[in-house]
Amino acid sequence: MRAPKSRQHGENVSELTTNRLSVYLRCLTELEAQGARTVSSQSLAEQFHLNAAQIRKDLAYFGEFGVRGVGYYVRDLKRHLRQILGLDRSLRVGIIGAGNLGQALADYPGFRQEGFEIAALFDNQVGKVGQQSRSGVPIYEVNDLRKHVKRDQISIAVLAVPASAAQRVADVVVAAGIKAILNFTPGTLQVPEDVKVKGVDLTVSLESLSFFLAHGEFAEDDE
Amino acid sequence: MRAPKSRQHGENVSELTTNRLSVYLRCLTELEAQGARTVSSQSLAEQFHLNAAQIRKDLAYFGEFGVRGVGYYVRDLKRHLRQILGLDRSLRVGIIGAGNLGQALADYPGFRQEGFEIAALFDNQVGKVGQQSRSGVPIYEVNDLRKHVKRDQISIAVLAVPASAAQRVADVVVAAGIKAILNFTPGTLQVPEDVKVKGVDLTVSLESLSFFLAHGEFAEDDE
DNA sequence: TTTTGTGAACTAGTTCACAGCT
DNA sequence: AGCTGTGAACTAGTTCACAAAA
Repeated sequence: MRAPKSRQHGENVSELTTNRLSVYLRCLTELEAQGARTVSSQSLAEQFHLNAAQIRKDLAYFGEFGVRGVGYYVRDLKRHLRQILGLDRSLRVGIIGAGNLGQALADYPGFRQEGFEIAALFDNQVGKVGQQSRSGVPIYEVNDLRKHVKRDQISIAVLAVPASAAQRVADVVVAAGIKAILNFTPGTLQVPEDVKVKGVDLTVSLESLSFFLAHGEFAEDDE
Repeated sequence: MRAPKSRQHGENVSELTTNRLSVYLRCLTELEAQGARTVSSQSLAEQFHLNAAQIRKDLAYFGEFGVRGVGYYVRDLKRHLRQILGLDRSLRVGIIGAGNLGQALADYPGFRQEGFEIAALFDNQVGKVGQQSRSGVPIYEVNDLRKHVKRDQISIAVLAVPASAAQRVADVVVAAGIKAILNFTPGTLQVPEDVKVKGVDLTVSLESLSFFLAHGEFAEDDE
C-alpha cells in the first residue's frame, strides 16, 4: 500500500507540525547523502535531537509511511514529505522591495536549494526597475505585480519593504491573487482569511535574545 | 509603588511570552506616537488583534504596572517593558558572514531602531576584511572575533554564513564568550546550555507556506 | 464604574507506553 | 526482535470570569 489516506487533511495541521515536517525533510536529505536507506524514528530523533514519538505522530497523520520492525525508507519518506509539503509542484517566489535585504534574499542560495525559484524582484524606485540582482533576478515595477504574478505563476510573495509601506504593499500583493506571504517587515499585516502570512520579525527575535541576556545569567548588578 | 517584584524572574518565562513582550513594546510605541497617555488591555487587544487577558497576565508576571479603572500609563509601561527586555543597557551586535545577507542585515535600519548597535561584520575572505558595509560597518577577520567581542562589548552574534560553515562558526562564537545567537543558517546548532540560539529558518518558513498552498485551498485537482 | 490581576477552566501540544504488525 | 502507529497521560499555553482596587 502506497499512500493510504494522504491529503484532504490540512485543516487541523498546526504550524508547529508543518515546520517540523520541513525539518524532517532536511534531516532525511542529510541522511540520504550519508547513504542511509532506512531510518527509525528513534535514530532520527537521536541524531537530530527530536522526539521519536512526535516524529511518528506527525508522519502517521498523513499516512502509514513506516514499516514495523524496519523503520522508514529514507528515499520514499523524502518523496512523501515533499508531496505533503507541496514541493512537488514548481513554486515561484516574488520578492517585493529591491533594497539591500530584498536583493540579498533574491541571491540567497538557500531558497533555490529546496526547489523554490525566485522569479522576480519588485520595486517602485525608477533607478532600480529594469535592472537585475547580482544573480540575475529581474527587477520589475510594483504596479506590474499582478501581470507578472499571472505570467510567471508566482505563488509566494516575500515582503522586504520599509515598515511604513508594509500594509499598503500587502494589500497590493493580496489584490494580485497571492495567497502566501513571507513578511520581513515588523508588525502584523491585515489580510483576508484565505491568505497565509509568515512573519520573520528581526526586532522581536533580537529583543527576545536581549531578554535572555538580561535574565538568563543571574546576579549581574543591583539587589 | 513603582516596581514591586521585578526580575529574579526569567527562569520560567517562555519564548512565546518574551516575543509578545516585544510586540507590546512596539504597540505602545505606536500608541505613544499617536499621543495616547493611557491604554487599557482591552483597547490594546482590540487595536492590535491580541487577547486582553493574555496581555494582563504577561505584564502582571513582572509587576503591577496597571491602575485599576484606568489601564496602563503608556510611557511608564514602555519604560518597564524596555527594562524587562533588557533594552535599557546598550546592546551591540556582531554579524558573522559579510556576504549578501550579512551586509544587508548590517545596513538594515530596523535593527538600529530599537537600540541595537551593529558593531561589526566578520568574514574570513581576504578581499572583504578591512572593507566596510555601505552604511559603514567595518568588516574584521573572523579569527579576531574574540578580540572585538571584548573590545566592542558585543553580546549578540548574528550568523549569516553558508550552511556548511554554520556549526564551526557557532563554536568560534561560543568560544568568544557570546551567549546569544540569531541564526540565519538552516538546521540546528549544537551549543552549551547557557547559550541561547534563535533560528530564522527561511527554508522552513517557505516550506510551511508551501504546505498551506497545497492544502489550504480545497479541490485543486485530483480526488 | 472601569479595569486590573488572577484562580479556574479550557485548549493545544508533547511524551509515554504499549498493542500489534513485519 | 524491532519498530510503527496510537490511545492515554501529561505538560504548556490560552482564555474565561470575577473578586478586589481605584
